[in-house]
Amino acid sequence: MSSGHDAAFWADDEARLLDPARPHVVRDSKTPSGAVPISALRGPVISDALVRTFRGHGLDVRFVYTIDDYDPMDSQSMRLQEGMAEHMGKPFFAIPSPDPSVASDFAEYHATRFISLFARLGIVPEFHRMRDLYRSGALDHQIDLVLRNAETIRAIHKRIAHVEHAPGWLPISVICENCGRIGTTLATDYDGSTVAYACMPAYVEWAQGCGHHGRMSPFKGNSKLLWNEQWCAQWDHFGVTYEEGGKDLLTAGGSRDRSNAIYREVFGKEPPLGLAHEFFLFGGRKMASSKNVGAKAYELVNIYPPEITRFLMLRTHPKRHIEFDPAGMTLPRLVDEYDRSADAYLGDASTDLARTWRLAQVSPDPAPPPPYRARFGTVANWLQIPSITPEKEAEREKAAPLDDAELRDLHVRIELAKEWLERWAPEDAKFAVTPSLPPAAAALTPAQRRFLANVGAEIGRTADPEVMQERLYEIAKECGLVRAEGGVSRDAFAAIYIALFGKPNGPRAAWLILALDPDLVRSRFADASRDSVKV
RNA sequence: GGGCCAGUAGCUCAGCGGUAGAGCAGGGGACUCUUAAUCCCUUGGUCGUGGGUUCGAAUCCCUCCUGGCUCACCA
Repeated sequence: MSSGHDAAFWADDEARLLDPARPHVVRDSKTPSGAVPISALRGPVISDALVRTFRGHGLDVRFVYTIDDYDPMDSQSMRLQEGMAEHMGKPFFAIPSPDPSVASDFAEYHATRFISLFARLGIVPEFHRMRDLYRSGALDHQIDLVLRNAETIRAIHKRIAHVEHAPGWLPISVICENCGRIGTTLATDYDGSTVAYACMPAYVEWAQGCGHHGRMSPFKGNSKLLWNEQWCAQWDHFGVTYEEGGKDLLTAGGSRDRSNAIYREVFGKEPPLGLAHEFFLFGGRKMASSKNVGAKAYELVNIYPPEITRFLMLRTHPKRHIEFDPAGMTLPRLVDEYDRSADAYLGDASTDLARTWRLAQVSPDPAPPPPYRARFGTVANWLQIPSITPEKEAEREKAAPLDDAELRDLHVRIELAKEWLERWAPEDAKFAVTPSLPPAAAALTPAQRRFLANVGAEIGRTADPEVMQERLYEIAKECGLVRAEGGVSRDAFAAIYIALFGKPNGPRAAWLILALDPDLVRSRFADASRDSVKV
């Protein structure tokens, strides 16, 4: 169909692994422990792209997303935060909300935020909170199964991951009736309806248990399964058939291996398929030393338009790592490449790049891209010339009025370009009039100096940039700044930019000159036109 | 110690069995109202190393080197 090769698009490869004769469930999950950094979006975006692709292949697919709000608070960074130390080891649902007006507890506060973030990115799975699953008893059957097979599971942990738990260990954490912690309890001795437990002061490094012990039912929300076993319970409960994941989990002897073995041996089922994606490294290794970056990873998701974020995550094959540094020319290049993918879509929609554009859209069934799009770098230039109205410039460039979609697109780019200029643009992408005559002006030729003197004299005679631009050409010719073929040499315009910026290029000259303070331009050009310029 | 990924033009990467590609950067030119706009042309690589398979390998297999990440506590 497409050009030449039939090297398949990665998402199609995954789709072909699934049996078209049966329904499928794709699962992903997140712990609501804090703001979502951009690097954490690779998984959800890939999962969503896969779900869309599977559906495109005609598969019957449910997309389930669990919110792991029964997990214990174990983050070291949190521990240092004021008021947080006492909550270490408690489940996230039991920790106070940072803002009670937004959500009732810590987990719900962060869950609400990432749910709306996902929605903005076009990721709209079925969300399920672990608190609902546990408290309703929906997972009680699986808890019982796990507890009855605790010895088998213990052997699997030892065999696959070389982790040896003490005899009698049970793969659950109960919530301590005394202090409410879940990360500090050790459960033993399942009798079919209750377990013995102790809330231990030194069970984990990151939290201190209260020392209480007793017996209680592990059901109806009194306990949570440990990570690997909880994973199996969810696969079983939802009938999960596909789950991709980061390579931290899918590594040999890692978490997924353990869960797979438990699922086969204890649950008697075949675990889901799923590729392992490489990591998204934010800022590379030099991140720590570059403080001028000016944006945290979790800020980027609010700054970048959703389709750019999706494109960033999807344009690289999931098995390859992405080293992303938002500084410098990264963003203009990213947007340029995004535009190329849009053009690819307008051409042959079956190419990989075109498929990527489609999957990068917020809507699963998007309208085609507007044929006219202002280039990002050009928009950034427009923004730096006060006299220019980007909408008008865009119309001029398109040579026709912009339609609604084009106008929306332009406004997105304007906002993004503003952020870029402020935070990341390299110096030579910015135009700023130097406070005094730049040293580079010393190299101006006599003809260029005459040109500047004459242009300076022209300032104030017209306010019309079109007229001024005409005059610039005439003056350049009068000063002999012409090429052998007769056209005006670029040395003429270079003289203007050198006098103002110290570099040989810049935005359209007449518009620039008229946008600046006339006195400043006059005196600057007068300075530059003098022969004896000190170096 | 285990696992994964990468090493192809200055940069970012695509190609994954059939005489080396793209974008950007660089160079040249066109546009006799324009630049960092737009358009055209163009320089540039013995595809990390050493073996092997093959009529033929950047592409498959093995070795090694370099860089990056990750697991082995918890989730």
